[in-house]
Order: sequence, then C-alpha cells, then structure tokens
Amino acid sequence: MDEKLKCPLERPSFRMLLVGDDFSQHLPIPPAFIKNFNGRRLGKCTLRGPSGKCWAVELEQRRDGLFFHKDWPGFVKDHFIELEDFLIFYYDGGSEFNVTIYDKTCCEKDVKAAGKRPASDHLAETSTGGPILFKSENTFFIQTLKSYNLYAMLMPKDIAIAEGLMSSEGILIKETIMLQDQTGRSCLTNLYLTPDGRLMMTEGWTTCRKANQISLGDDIVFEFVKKGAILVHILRGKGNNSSSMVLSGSQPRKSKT
DNA sequence: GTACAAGTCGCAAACAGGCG
DNA sequence: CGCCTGTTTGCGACTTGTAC
Repeated sequence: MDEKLKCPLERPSFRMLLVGDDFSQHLPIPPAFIKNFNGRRLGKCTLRGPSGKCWAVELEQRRDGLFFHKDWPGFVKDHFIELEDFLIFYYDGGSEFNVTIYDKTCCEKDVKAAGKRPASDHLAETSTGGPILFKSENTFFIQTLKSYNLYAMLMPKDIAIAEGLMSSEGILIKETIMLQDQTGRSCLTNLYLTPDGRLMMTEGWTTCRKANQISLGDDIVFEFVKKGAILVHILRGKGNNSSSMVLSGSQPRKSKT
C-alpha cells in the first residue's frame, strides 16, 4: 500500500482555505488526514507547488495538531499565497505533497501573474502589541465571546438580511449555515429566529467554539465568504482590548458597552 | 447492567437601556 | 415613544457519575 499513487485523483488529498492571521507562519494538517501517513512520523516533507519548485518543509507536532512549520513561510512567499486562497494538497504516499492553489475567485492561481501584483489588498493581521486589523471585501461582523453567547451567537439583523438568511419582514429564509474555522473544519450551524426578529446561531456554533478552544474575551470575526458559508477568524484575548479596529467591510452598528 | 441524581447544554423568551 | 440590541433567565433535553 505504500506504492506511490500516480493519478492525482486517486491520491489522498486534503483541502485548506487560508484564513486567520497566521496562515503564512504555519498551517495545520487536518487530524483526520494523518491516517494516510500509515503510522509514519513525518519530520519533513516536500511541497511541490504550481511553479514546479520544491520546498522542504518541516512538520511540527503540537498539542493541537500537526503543522507545516519551518520553511512553510518560504513556500507561501514563493507562491504569493494570500488570505482566502484555497489549497489542495495531494499526498503521494511518501513524503511529498503536490499543491494546487486556487485564489478567491475559485480559479487556479497564476503564480507568475500573482507575483507581479502588489501585496494582498485584503489582509487580516496582528502587530505585536498593536491594534488588530481586519480588512475584507466580504461582509463580516465581529463579536466578543461573552458568557451569554457561549451557546447562542447573535448575528446583526442587517447583515442577516443582506446575506439572505432572513427577510426584512422577519422571516427565516435559511435554517442552517456552514461555519468554517481556520483549520478547514466545517460545522453546520442551526439558525434560530427569535420572536423579536433576531437571528441566533445555536447548535453548531458551540461545536465550532469548542473545536477552536475559543475563550471568553476572544474576538471572533464572522466573514461571509459565500452564500451559506462563514469563515471564522479568531482574534484571541483581544476582547478587553479597546484597540481592536475595523478598516473596511460591512459591520453591524457599533456595539454599546 | 440498571436506575436515579446531578450537572450541563441548548432553545426560547423576556428585560433593560441606548438611540433616533 | 418605538425600535434595536445587549444581556439575563427559565426550562426541558441530554449526558455523566454513582450507588445498588
């Protein structure tokens, strides 16, 4: 079974949507995919990108999973990989991954052309000790995790209407929405419309929160990347930090505190 | 293995305060 | 004053621990 598989379609693969502020530093490998290593402990692997270049990337085992770590930033830089790019990793059964990169338009990325463009114009980043920036062309809203929304997260009404989840008359249009976290995990989340016309994310949100170990005080950015799907960005430990700010995108009206 | 108790979770609804 | 939203609370369902 160790025989290398030749056809990419027959190879084990996993997909990864790049979100979060640290994808350029390390990238998690889905825990469910590790079984394809057949018990091997890979310390290093080779990533072959669309450019044809190979990068020897070290894998790091952490408490929260296995990560592409050392030299991964080089691969990111060399392929002009940006936030919201969609990567498919085809595993050859040994220690090599062929990586296909799609940009946010869902088209395969032209790495050479990407290199001629200026740097990302939609970026989530942190700066040490500085304000958190979140910038996106997509609709998004930010909530700080409080004790009362451990199990039910409110969604701003105007955004819920704009995204077609409910009508302006207060009628629920979609009963569920997909939350995708920074490791690519997805949680189907129930939407509950309260009698006073507000939209809450209930079951599924809790699953996502636990899976990502979101703590009280963490800021969570919910970004609508497409109809029916939300990317969850976690800005840890910034809930009490008044320096959090939003540069662009759709936002609920400023919350009162 | 089963039954019961206690704790936790999730849904639903209501209260309270700010703003136009 | 009405609307909107943050926050709190009640209660049933579910899960887990423990005694028998």
